[in-house]
Amino acid sequence: MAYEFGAIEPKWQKRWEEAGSFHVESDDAKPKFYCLEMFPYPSGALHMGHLRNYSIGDLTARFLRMNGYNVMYSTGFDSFGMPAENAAIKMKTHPAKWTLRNIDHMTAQFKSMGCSYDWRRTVKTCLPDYYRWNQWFFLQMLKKGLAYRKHAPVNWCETCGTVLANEQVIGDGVCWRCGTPVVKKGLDQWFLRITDYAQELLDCIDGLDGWPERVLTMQKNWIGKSLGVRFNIEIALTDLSIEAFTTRIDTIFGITFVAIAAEHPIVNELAERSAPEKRDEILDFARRMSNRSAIERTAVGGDKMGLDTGFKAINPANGGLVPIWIADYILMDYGTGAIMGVPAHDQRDFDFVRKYGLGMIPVVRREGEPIPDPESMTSAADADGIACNSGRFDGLPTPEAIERIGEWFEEKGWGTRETQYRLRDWLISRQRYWGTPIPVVYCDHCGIVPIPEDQLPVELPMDAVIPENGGNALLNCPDWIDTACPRCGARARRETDTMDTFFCSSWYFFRYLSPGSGEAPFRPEDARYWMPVDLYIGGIEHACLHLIYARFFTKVISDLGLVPPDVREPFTGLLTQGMVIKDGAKMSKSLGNVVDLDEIIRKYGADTARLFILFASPPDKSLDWSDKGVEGANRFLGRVHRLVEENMASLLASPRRRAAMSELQDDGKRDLKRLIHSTIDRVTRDIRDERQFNTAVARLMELCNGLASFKPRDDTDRAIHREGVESLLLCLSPFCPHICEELWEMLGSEEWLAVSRWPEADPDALKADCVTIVLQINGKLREQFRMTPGLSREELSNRVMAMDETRARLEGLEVVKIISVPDKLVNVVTKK
RNA sequence: GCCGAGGUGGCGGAAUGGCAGACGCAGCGGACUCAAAAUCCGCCGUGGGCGACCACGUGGGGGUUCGAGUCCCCCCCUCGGCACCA
Repeated sequence: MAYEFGAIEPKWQKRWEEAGSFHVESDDAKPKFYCLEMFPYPSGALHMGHLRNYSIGDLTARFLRMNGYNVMYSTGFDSFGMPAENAAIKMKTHPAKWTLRNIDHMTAQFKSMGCSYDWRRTVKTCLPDYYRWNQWFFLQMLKKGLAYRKHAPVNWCETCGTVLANEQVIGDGVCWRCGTPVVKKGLDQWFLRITDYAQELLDCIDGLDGWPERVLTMQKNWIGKSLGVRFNIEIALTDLSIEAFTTRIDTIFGITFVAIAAEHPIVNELAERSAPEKRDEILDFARRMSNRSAIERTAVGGDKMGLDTGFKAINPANGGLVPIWIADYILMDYGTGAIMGVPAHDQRDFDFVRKYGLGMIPVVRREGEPIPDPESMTSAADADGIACNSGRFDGLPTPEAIERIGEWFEEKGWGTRETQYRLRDWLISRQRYWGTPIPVVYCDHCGIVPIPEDQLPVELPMDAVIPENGGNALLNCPDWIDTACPRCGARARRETDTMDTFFCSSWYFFRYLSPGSGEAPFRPEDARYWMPVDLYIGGIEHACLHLIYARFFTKVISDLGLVPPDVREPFTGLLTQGMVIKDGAKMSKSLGNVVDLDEIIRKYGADTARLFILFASPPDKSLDWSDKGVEGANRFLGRVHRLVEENMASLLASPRRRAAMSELQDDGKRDLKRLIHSTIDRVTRDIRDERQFNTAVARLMELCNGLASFKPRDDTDRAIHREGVESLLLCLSPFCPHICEELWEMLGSEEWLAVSRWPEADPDALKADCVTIVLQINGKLREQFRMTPGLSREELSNRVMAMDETRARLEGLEVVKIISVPDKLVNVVTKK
């Protein structure tokens, strides 16, 4: 009987499901482990990236279950978002219909992979039963002042017809989903005050030992903390002033101009105070600059554009007058939107000044060197040095000058030292239909009024028709928009913006813990038992998106008192899996190098697919898909199948009592027993400690090869052989659960592998009977000897030096030194 | 420019400072077969030698060490992230 994966796999999937083998409940008697995977967006079908993600997750869950852990393991669907709307237009259907059909298909795919989820805990974020809690969280944040609405220059994607969060503008200023260059628009939008948590998000990074270093650095860069001084600059001959921020207050005496962003509110004030012609010039320039796309604006080293406003600023440090310019390289949404221009010590200011012929004053010199001549400078001197041209601060090294001038500014009341972050508040409103409605109304009398909690959910109207031009379908639902104000009862208008889908994915892992909970998003006692997530598996592309949002949400949830105060971080461990590559490129429909999961499973089975993807590469590195490699994995499973089938009679006839190592005399028996236990030992460590699944598979292949070439001759042989086969099946089962269950059953075992105990390596069987000792002469390998292990340094070198081969090798050479490493080698150093 | 991860056979990849290339893929040779597929056995870094063996070999150049893919310094290349952030 050949290896019939097509029959075996559905058989076991059905059995596990019917028996509820993977249902899990809190149990204080067992250690818990929360294994979490990034849940998929229901785009239509699982792809190879999913196969990799979920193979790693299922392996981990099964392995830990077998090791006595109570394992939380579920999945769900992140099912709101743009693609559903686009598909709805294209296929002339409704986003809900399209989404739910995809979910059905993908659920079947999950099952065909053999994933050991507790399906009772699954979530679909597009259903009211889930998104009502998005609304509930939003209201809590609104109450705490963490959610707010403001007018701001925001990122707008024309193709998606909506605004985007800062984190969703990627690369050189394009939309994360469709790649369209993003433009800035001034709009009223909803934000979450994630910046309130900037410092804590940064501080907690040090405690995230289980995260890859690179994700932590990416997050640190993203949060981007800098210490500096915010200070006031008065505008001469007016009652106006501007605030500026700098990290280099030590260069304050080097200011030769002040620059402000085109969107800075002061621009209008200055324009109004100008002569009509100048006014038009200023307003026109400001408008032109702010209408440019993010790509144009942020091109590094791009030509800087500026306009002199004609006004003068007063340098607080020395009373000097400098011109005020509008400059395109000043960003309104960082710092204060205005800077002090110090061209001698800032490259951007340097470039600007060289273009527009403004002056330059060096105020820092290199130690031991004279003050540089501005004329001969070819670039800004931004390195630390010694203050000069700076009055009484002359002679101070840069760090000290920063400190002293900062103190001086605070004493004089000119400014305050403060911390700036690159991180911006999270813009969560989207001008889209397929998302969670933001639960507020606009009332002419009461203003913005939150929907009372007992009226949640605010359901998305299902009869909306998605406009062909891609606009927000909610705008075409007058019956839905038109409502009564919950406060005064007058006619009011519903908010038609919906929430960013990243809102949904920021807390779904809490919902798994309390499926169906109607009173709260989750039950605190469930979170107390299960949180935090012990291992989170997913792609690195979420390093500065979902993984920051989820950390923020967890801190908010903790501050709301829904989890114990010590749970400040959601994910203790993080495994960022590498991409799946084919023919040198990421799999994509446009390149036509996509491999279909259903087809792979039909042709080779899920066990083969899982085995290949776990074997081909370590989990965090990118993986080359190879059709030949898949066949190799399939071939290996065929060998395992034959190993059991062809030895069935002998395996069934073997005595149930296992022989201890000490009872075995014969070398063949001892070697096999040692192979079995060293395999168990290595595989256990590879999975548990190193997460090197590829080498674990290699070890299992070696064991299989060893078992296949072993021919049992007596009962002791048969017992060892059976022990080996059982160990192989136990250790292989988290990788390839179906075939292992099948063969395990054929061996007459009563308990399923899914609920069996992981084997333990017998320390007695790990000890070697003899070791290979290498003779090196001057570090080069010359001879090998078999010797008993555990010899002392002296004993080992004496024995090796006494060997005939050694003496022959050393003839005519003068021995200078002998290095002896027990159980390893002897290195003889000779004179040339 | 800054930060991070890498660079090992034809390929994917192994190697607590101690036998480089485990395991697999591809390839070559053989067995079985009328034949093919499947399967099984053997070979498989480069150069030299009939051979036991010898020399060279982990991006390049130095260094530490009895001994370096592994540690230190300099350089080159690839990939990823951030970047007019004051």
